[in-house]
Amino acid sequence: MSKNLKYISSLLAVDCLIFGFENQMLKVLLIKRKLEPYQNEWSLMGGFLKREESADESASRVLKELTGLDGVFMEQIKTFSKYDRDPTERVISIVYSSLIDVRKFETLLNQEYEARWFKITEVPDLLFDHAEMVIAGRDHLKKKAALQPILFELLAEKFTLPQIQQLYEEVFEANFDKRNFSRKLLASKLLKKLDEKDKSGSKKGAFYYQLDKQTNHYNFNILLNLAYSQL
Amino acid sequence: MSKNLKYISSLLAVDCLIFGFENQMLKVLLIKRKLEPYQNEWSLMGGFLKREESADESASRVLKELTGLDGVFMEQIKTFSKYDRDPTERVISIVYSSLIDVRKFETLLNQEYEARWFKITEVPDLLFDHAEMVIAGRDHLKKKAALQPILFELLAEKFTLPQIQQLYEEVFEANFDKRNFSRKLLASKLLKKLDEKDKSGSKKGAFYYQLDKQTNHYNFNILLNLAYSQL
DNA sequence: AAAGTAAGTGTTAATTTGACAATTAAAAAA
DNA sequence: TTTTTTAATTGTCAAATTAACACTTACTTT
Repeated sequence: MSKNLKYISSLLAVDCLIFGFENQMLKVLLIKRKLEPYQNEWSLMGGFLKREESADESASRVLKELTGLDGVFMEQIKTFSKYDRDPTERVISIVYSSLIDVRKFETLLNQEYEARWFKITEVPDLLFDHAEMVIAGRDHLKKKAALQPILFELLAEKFTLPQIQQLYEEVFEANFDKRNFSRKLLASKLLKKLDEKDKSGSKKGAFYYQLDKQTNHYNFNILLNLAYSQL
Repeated sequence: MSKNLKYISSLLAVDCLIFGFENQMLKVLLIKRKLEPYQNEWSLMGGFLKREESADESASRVLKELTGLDGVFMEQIKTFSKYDRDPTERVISIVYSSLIDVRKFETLLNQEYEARWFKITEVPDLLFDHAEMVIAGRDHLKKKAALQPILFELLAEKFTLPQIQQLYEEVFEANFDKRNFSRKLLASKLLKKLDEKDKSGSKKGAFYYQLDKQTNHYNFNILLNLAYSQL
């Protein structure tokens, strides 16, 4: 294929780092390989690029294949290219990170795969260099979340202040004072308070909020400082 | 090579976005292609991965080939993979960004290439998707520089406050008040004032500073706020 | 000696921060 | 009905940080 034998060609793969937030915990979705070689090893969900497919398209396809989800937030993180990362043959992998609302697909999980959510701190040994991918993705998430209000992608349409704070604490591996946290978050004008309450977490119940799509001119740097010391 | 014809293999390339700061302006180093096809088109400096080479290694090699420089700050930015991005054959390109001190290699430029510095705002039409690469790299530089004191890589060992301010203004496309800027920057404890002055820019002369390698416990988020509104 | 030029420097009012604990709403238990 | 329990909600204040603003200084050139 290549005209020049000095240079090599390679298979192109994508691997998807799928983040979710469930039971107050940041989790990643992993699959167990059913075929040899490397049967029963846990890994990120991945796949090869098809002819005429870009990596973005391929990653979306792979994500949909596993979760049934479309139009999910997804971003390219990093490309892994060590020549022997896959001992079988040369494959480079372009890693994507996606943030999904776990409730949206719980029952849609493709039954061809054995998939499971793992707490981010309890990821098992993974295939090839996939452990590095998890680290890179997590690191990227921190930085992204410090600069942009992206973590809402992990929550349901409606969420409570305690929930979103818990999520930030998980992502940044830090604890925040709830008075200061809510003050800053609400100052962003990003959230709209609803009348309804979530009673599942406490007797008093916590008011639901949702993203206020009206306000585009928000101030998000307020969260940034809060998060900075954890970057 | 691939066992499965549904999937394709591809040549692997790296392209290097080389930033420099010269005459108070942020610039990128581009090369003019000497061979057909696409003769005389400007592009990023690039090359193909060799057997057993990772993209990181390849990018370092390519950078050295052009500039003679070793051990330069370099970071993977993004991978470009549209199937027809190179009409000749399928090639994906892993783009790297490097920050160099232009003074370090002015005379070392490899004569095989016709290379030229372009002001970042005056980049000519580029080969393939290289214009997108420049945009991605610039955006990445902004975000990186807002979180870390990385722009010093673009300056000489010794630099003046007006110089570093000019650099920040170029990168963030903004103007900063010099009193506030220097106060914040110096509060980071990152700089050491030298006795010597740079007389080239003014009659009075401006004191040189250099990075103080003693202090590791700096406070850099001070610059972050300053830059935030430009991200 | 005077003029010109860019570097360097300080103050203040307004805002934001971080540290801190009492009150409230609702359900469950007594 | 009353009391208890649990988690959500809310406010204050001193300290730190910010943004806005203009004059003085050092040196060169005329």
